[in-house]
Amino acid sequence: MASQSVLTPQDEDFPRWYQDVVAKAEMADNGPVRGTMVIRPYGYAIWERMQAEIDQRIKEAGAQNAYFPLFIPESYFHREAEHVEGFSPELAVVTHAGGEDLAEPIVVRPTSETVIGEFMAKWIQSYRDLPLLLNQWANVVRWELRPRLFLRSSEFLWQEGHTAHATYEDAAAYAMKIHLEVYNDFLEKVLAAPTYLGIKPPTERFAGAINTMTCEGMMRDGKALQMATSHELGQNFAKAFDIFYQNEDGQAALCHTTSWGASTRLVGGLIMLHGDDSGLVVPPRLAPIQVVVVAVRDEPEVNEACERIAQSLKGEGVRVQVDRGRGSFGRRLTDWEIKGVPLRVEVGPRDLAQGLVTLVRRDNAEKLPVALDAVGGEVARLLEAMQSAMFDDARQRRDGATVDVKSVAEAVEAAQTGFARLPWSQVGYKGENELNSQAITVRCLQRRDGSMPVTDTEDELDCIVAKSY
RNA sequence: CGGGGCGUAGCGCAGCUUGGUUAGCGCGCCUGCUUUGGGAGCAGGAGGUCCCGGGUUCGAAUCCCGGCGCCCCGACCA
Repeated sequence: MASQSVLTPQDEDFPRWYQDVVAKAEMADNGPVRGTMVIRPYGYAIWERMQAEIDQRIKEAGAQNAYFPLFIPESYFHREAEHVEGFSPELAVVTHAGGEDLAEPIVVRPTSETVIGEFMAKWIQSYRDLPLLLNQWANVVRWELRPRLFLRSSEFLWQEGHTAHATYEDAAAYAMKIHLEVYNDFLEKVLAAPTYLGIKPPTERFAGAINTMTCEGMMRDGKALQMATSHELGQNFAKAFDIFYQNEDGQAALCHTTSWGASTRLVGGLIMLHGDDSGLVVPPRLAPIQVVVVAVRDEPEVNEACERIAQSLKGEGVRVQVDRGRGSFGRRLTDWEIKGVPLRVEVGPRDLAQGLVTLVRRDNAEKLPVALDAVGGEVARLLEAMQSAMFDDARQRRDGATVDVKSVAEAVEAAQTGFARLPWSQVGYKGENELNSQAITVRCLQRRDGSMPVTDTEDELDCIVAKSY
């Protein structure tokens, strides 16, 4: 009965802890082909919740869902020089199909700018067709040398938005809108993830973009994770794919395009951002199971009470599940803790005799005896309290591990345990190389007040540097 | 692709140095009974190409040669 930890403690070996959580919370398994991932039902349920929240915001931002093919002619990639250069190393290419060698190899999409560009060119005739705002939910393939479940897999799931606009300003504004109203809003409100919003330095830009925006989150081990990005592609892809429109004056003009994405990497981010030594901790608004009603004993009155409580919570829109399975009570609690279910309602004969149940919060393990008729209200209150507490805690951890420094040397020191912030002018080409040689990268550029710059050439920019996933 | 580690039951490992009967242990799984307020107990049971291919030997998980795969740390990336 002596409680021995089920997971490797974070302090002992963080990567090991991560793998333990993924396995024991039944989130995913390695697929048979190196780098591939089997997403198990619980992991997929979390992804579906992310999808639902992000999809809703994308639609509110005016984009429509569509679907483009998995297979892309290889020649498409050669039309944009930087794009092909950036992606060639990780392309999976089909050279043989239908029992024959293919005349032209087919690339399994690593991202869809090229095919979508081709069709944008076809669909856009007039300024009246603009802006064209598309999104697709899809799988993509990027051959990975060093895969990790959710964080880096050779195949992963994501959404990729692709838009075309008449002007640079309109495209830039839309990319920014997505960044703030879709990604940052989702990250803050649902994932309880505080991030640093900024733009990437030129070296870290998306292949073919003129500007890349990022939401950089800090994991519990102090490393950075890019949780979503939004790109201004300028006219690079418009040129490569002839995405023209006719303006009011009847002149042909090149479009300005954007693309933006968030992937199943977010699930990895969720684990490493909020997880603790007892396992995953899922923010209530994200959780596929928000409340688990646990029968302390498998007895009729207890089970009936569980069902009544669950039905009533369900009626109030709470995502709830009853656990009246056999097996030891302690074991079941541990299992729910590893899965990170935000709130537990423990229903036992002793409490029940007094008209009580016990509510337990996953984030701080606080136990609260609550009268049966007050459960609904308390659950709602605690879920909200936990949601904001998780964001506040994460922000405190992030701020506490972000150090202002004045030189690259100091930044290297600070990046061993967290983020370092320093004037971008102190870094430069040479400084960036020095950082990179220490496995540290410039995660983003920000204005002094923390807001997002428009370009990397603005004066007085800070940069945030860190080790990253 | 560089540097380290490891391949033995579903998972985690011992055994290998010094070859020798039926290859073990923990967890998990199955059956039964007792249990159930923080990973339950007892009894019984199922489960193995010892990564693969060669070689040495009377005999190889163990020694030799060659492959393959996985994990961790770097370079690349969402």
